[in-house]
Amino acid sequence: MSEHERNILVTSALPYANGDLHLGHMVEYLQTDIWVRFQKMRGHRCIFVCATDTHGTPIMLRAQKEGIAPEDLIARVGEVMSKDFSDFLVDFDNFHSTHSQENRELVETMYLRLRDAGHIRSEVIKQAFDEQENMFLPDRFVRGECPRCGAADQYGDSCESCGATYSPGDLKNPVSVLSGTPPSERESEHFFFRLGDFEEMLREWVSSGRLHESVSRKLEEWFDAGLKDWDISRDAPYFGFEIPDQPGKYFYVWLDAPVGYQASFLNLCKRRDDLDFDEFWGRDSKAELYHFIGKDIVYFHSLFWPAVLTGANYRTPTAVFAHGFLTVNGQKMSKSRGTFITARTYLDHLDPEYLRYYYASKLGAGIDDIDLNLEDFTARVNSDLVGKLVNIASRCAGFISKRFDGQLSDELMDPALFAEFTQASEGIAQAYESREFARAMREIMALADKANQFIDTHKPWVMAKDPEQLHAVQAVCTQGLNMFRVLMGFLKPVLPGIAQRAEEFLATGDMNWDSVSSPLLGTKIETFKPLAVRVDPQSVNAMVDASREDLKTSEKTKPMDPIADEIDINTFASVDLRVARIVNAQQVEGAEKLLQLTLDIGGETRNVFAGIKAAYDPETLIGRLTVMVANLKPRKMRFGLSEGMVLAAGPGGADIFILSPDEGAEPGMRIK
RNA sequence: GGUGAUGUAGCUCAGACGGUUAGAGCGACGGACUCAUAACCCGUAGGUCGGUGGUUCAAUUCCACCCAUCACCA
Repeated sequence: MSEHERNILVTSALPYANGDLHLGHMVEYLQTDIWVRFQKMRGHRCIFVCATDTHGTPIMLRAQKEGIAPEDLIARVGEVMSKDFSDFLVDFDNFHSTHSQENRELVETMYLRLRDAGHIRSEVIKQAFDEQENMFLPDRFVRGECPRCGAADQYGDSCESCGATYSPGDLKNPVSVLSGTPPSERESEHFFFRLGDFEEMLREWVSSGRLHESVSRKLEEWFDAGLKDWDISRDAPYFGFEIPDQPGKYFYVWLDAPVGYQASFLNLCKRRDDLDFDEFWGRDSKAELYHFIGKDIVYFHSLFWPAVLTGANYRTPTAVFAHGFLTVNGQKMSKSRGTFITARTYLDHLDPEYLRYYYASKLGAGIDDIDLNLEDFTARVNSDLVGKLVNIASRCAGFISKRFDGQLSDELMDPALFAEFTQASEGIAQAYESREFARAMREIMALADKANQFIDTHKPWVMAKDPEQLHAVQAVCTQGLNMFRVLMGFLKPVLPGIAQRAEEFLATGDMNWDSVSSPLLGTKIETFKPLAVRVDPQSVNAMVDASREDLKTSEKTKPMDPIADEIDINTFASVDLRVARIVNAQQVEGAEKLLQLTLDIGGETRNVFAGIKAAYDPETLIGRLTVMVANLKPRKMRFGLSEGMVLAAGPGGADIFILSPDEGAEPGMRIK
């Protein structure tokens, strides 16, 4: 394989400096890091840059709330993130910040080039304004009733209940999230990027294999709907960069964030003589440029970004790689279930390489979500990494150390089998290259099975009892260790730490992609020490518990719902609460949030629609006891008559908890 | 509401440009072994491939509709 050396610049999406990194974020950084390490192992020049995304209203407000300057907030968050990344063995060539001199200059340059080329226009628009806080409100900062379905407390841009999209002005009874007062509407001049100027260029760019097929299909929507101009300005007060010659107007965070990729790279260029900014970003750059992103920000990276780059006379990305989201135990991460796990909480309990391997074993090139099933995680890491892979070294090392003073044989016992391993190299490399990590892991583990079978067939522990066969024992174990070494080389992008310990154990030096194809013969190895220990399920449980505890402490700081007005005992007694057995629970066709429950309250059964679909699987409800309001006036709903109400607590969505009586309660018993 | 993606053994996932007995790992069960971090090896059981309808000699694979889950709607 004498592939020419490639020049590659890679980015991960910039994490927003307003909170902790969690295991969902890590999917992307680990995916990118594995890919970059693979490229470096292949001998290519591959530069991996990232930065904190630091601008916008949420960061400004959070800093205000903490009583510190936004600069101090983003500096602090940046340091925490940087530590999280390095502890997860994410090896950026540079981790910078969008609030940097480089970024300011690049954004200004970009804007001026776009403006001078006629791609910017201005328009006076109406926007929600908080009179008390004296600032314009982003859509998400206005809440009110959905104009279509009337659902209460919805965001200003879309309704979570019926899915309608609209603008904040359409909401009924809107209030500002900041002050709780109804917003007024004010006019303001905004600047727009004429995206439509780039339609032809974008159509060509999108359809030339730079995006996964499912992503380009999704983008067809935008072209079909017609490309709209993009609002790139925001009014003061805003934490960001002021637009040149437009006092009080700031660049929208989504304009300067991707420029942060360039800024981070430029910052690196200043410190490295071998890198030239224009070689990678110039219009005629021959270098490859890849952005790894989540599927939620495909639009920004595959329409705005290539258009803005083109308009400002830069090159466009070679490809944009979008990945799916993370679920934990099959569901959205949930703080109450303890599955909203921060990067730090994970690191406090478990080895980062286990997550790297687990993600790798599930990642493909597409935008499918991946699931972190914690039981599967434990089983898979223990079985694959410890039981299969490390076991090969572990079961061979003892013989070589004790019987042969660490000396390997001078030749391979089964060169054909070894060749089978090395010949898998290109297929596995191809899988890494195309980000089919799961396929690569499967192939590697299939080889690990072969290695174990080989040892099992030749039974060195039997031969070791016969002095005449000692030579064969050495040969079997030498073969085994060499197969292990090849596999460890293949896994080095995923498991850099374990690979390094294996290099030390085998005394083999720094392995690259090709070097492992030449077997290690006649040399001495070091004493074997466990390269990886098994995942203790207790640690996984402790991590989940700690994630729940994080919630407890954070909730203490939240104001409690105010206690309602005092009532007397008679008022309470007028509510007839009964123990009920859920005899049936099922989905309601066409309902977004409801489950249909059939409740047995002793003498009779009731039909109740409960808004708990996001929180409960109907199967698990059947048979259990709960508490219902039995004398609530029946309510006619779109799906039928609801004859009562099940008692539950919680903020809503997946965080709803229905009540259960203690053991011994019977359906129909009154609660008093 | 619109658009895209996903739905295959208990769990996590492969796969099939339509065609003989639909695969893997884990888990379960049985056996063998004892070199190895109770690891490893051999074997068995497990699926009407989300549902309904259509096209076809033939569909889990193509088409339509429906249901569920995820995402996006600038």
